[in-house]
Amino acid sequence: MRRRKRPRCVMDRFLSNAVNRIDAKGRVSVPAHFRTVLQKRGYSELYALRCLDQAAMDVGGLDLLDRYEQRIAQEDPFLQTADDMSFFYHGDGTFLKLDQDGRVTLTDFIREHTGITTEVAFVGRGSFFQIWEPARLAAYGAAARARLLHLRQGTKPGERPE
Amino acid sequence: MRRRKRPRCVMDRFLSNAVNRIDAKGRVSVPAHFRTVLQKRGYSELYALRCLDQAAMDVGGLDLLDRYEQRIAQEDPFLQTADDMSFFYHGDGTFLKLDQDGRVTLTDFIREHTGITTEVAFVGRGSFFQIWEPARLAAYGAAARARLLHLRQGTKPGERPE
DNA sequence: CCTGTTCCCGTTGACGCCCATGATGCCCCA
DNA sequence: TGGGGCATCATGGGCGTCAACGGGAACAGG
Repeated sequence: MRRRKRPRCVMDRFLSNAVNRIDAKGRVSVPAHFRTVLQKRGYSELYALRCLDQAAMDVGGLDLLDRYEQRIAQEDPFLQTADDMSFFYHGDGTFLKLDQDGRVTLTDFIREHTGITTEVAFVGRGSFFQIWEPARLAAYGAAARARLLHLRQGTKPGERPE
Repeated sequence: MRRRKRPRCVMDRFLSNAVNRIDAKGRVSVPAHFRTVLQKRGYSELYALRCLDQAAMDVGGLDLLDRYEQRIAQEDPFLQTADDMSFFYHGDGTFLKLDQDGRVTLTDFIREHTGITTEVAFVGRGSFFQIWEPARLAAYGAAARARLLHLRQGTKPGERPE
């Protein structure tokens, strides 16, 4: 039985990863698969939020921000925490505009936080995706795998640590 | 029925940040993105309030005052605190006039409070924006992120605002 | 007269739009 | 089954537009 050309089943989530090069103008192509997801979700504008604890940026549509704003609304608007959150989510992000060829230009702001210089690693994270400096991503991935492995080896029956 | 995508436009909130230079006449360009938001919100005049606890100015339309008056209303009007707040917010504001190139001239009052000399950092805060001296902004941002990170690590698992 | 403000101009550098190219993978058909 | 043709995609670059910026000139007020 021949499988005809059909839409893939997981087109509505950001999955997998890719590394693309930055050209002389500072542009980099967003992976085609991610672009189709963006289109499917109706994202016309990309918003990039700086990760709190990693040298990466979270990238998604503006509804990424809506979720955070709902979170901020839970706080007392006159306390420090609400102010910090607003400061971080509203002020510490940056717009990424897709040009017609599906490329974005990276700002110095992003380069500083991520350490990106010549290449960009795109990592799908489900409802959003991340951009990394490839070497840092590799290091982070290795550390994450090590933690998981350690966790699994430590959870043998009767030998659970901690 | 679930409405998946809100037609919320990018242009109705102050987001992201930018740094612009002050020219010899003391003028500085308000970022183009912020100007479109101002126009969309129908702000004909800008009002700048000095932040109570930061070396920054809150800038927005006159409804910015509403925000602070709500704050004052929470205090007991009999006490000194309410009087202080009223004095501070009502008396320590400045009007900023946009010239036809979208620039404002910074007053000495603003320079004094913010420490701004040659460059101005604009920071979106949703319904208004702030102006900072860039180095001070960086320092404050680092502190704010540290507080948030600490807060996040302190929250129970599954409570991460994601 | 001097200082500060407002309008208007030109410059420049960054960014968006467009087209070209090469690489890769898929499909169809011989 | 293999090869030609087509589609897709990452990448490079030319070029026009616009925002940021600098400065001249026309005011106004003190």
